[in-house]
Amino acid sequence: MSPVSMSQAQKSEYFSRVWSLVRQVPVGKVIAYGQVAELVAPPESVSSEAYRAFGSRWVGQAMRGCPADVPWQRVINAQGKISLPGDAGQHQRELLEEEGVQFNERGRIDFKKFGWLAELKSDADNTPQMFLPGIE
DNA sequence: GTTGTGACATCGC
DNA sequence: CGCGATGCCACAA
Repeated sequence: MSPVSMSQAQKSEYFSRVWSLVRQVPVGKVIAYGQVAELVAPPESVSSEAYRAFGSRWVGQAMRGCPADVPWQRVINAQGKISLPGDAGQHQRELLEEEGVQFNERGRIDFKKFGWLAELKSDADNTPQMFLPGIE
């Protein structure tokens, strides 16, 4: 019963969930903003339609203010490309290449080889238990 | 309080 | 494959 701005706390929790999920992306693997948005549970105040339309952008906003221990570089867009423009994008590509991620000649990353979800999907025997939204 | 923009995704051309 | 419009949320100026 605290009718004060609880949505603020919900947003904070949402950001924490995004960061927790991104932290679990292994080295050499990448994930798309939309995939992150689909895996983490949206705030209750937000309808699923609204989240479907803008969830990926909120993930980007969470990345903009993420802590230093979050591997923000492993989050890319659905096209397999770097969304961060300019110098920062160059830096992101360098970091990913250092982790073993290979880029296409068009500057794209193959999700079938470096996509984290594709890895889990391909390895069904591993019983992927960590991609549930119930992360605390 | 209004306006503009966004570390996105999808569809149409 | 590239470019533009749409979605109709959250945040900053």
